[in-house]
Amino acid sequence: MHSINIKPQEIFQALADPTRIRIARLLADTGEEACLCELVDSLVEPQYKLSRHLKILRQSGLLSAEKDGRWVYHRLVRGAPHLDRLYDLLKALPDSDSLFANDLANFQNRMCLREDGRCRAGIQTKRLAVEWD
Amino acid sequence: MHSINIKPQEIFQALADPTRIRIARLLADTGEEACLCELVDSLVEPQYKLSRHLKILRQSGLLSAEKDGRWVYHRLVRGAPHLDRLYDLLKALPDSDSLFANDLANFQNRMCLREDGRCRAGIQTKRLAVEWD
DNA sequence: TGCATAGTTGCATTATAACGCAACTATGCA
DNA sequence: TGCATAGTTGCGTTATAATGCAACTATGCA
Repeated sequence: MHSINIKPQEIFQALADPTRIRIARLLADTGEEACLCELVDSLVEPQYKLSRHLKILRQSGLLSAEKDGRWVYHRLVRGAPHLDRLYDLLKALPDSDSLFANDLANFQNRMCLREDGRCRAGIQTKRLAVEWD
Repeated sequence: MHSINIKPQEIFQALADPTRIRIARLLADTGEEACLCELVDSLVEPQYKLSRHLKILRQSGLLSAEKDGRWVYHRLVRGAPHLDRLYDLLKALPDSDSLFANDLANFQNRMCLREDGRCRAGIQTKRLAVEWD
């Protein structure tokens, strides 16, 4: 287990990046789990970029991942008192310029494409870009 | 006011450093305010280093400062919902290697040197170093 | 079995942040 | 008025982290 000897700064370092906050905030606010392609469509960021940020969040102990076929579902690790307080903080963060509200709207639209609670859609953003060629 | 248009990552960036967590944690746990020399004796870190970290915490909106003669007292900014939840998180952080417990013991010893609730002692760590010459 | 697609990662580049030293300002007191 | 001390800061160095590109693996399906 790597939950012994937690360095407190690792928790804050994990969220010291705007993209990683956007990811964690979506999951904390909705209580959902999400795969990479759903996050790509919600945040409109490159796949490789989000993949790397997800890895950092996993290594910091904030996210757990479960593979299901081609898809990898990410969810917040729950149960530890300090982590639950962290998610409370994420839900209480101000959103003065409504950037998070935009992410949240995209995410909820994207989740409508699920079938039986599973992602089947793939990256929509990429397909639009192809259509524009 | 710089409280409008808060960037959430600034809060986490402010605490993405072990020294700054130690400072904020002391103030959150004790509810106290502290001047620089009291923190130097509690954390046993160079004065210039803590001064710079205090400046970063002030600029991020976590600390407010009040000057009183030669001393500058630092305290946590209270009232905002997300900040109060942040301090709850700080108080809930694990301390598996008891590093924070040590800081806290030093701090409480140092606070015993106050007269009428004011710092009058100066940096004790420095004076010990001089005696060792 | 070949292809499309979800996801990962090595590498080079660039941006950011922490650090120590030393010089600096500001204040109270003898 | 001079000195001791609380606190700040410019500068150069070093360490860390984010990014884009492109090549890579893994899986389901026709």
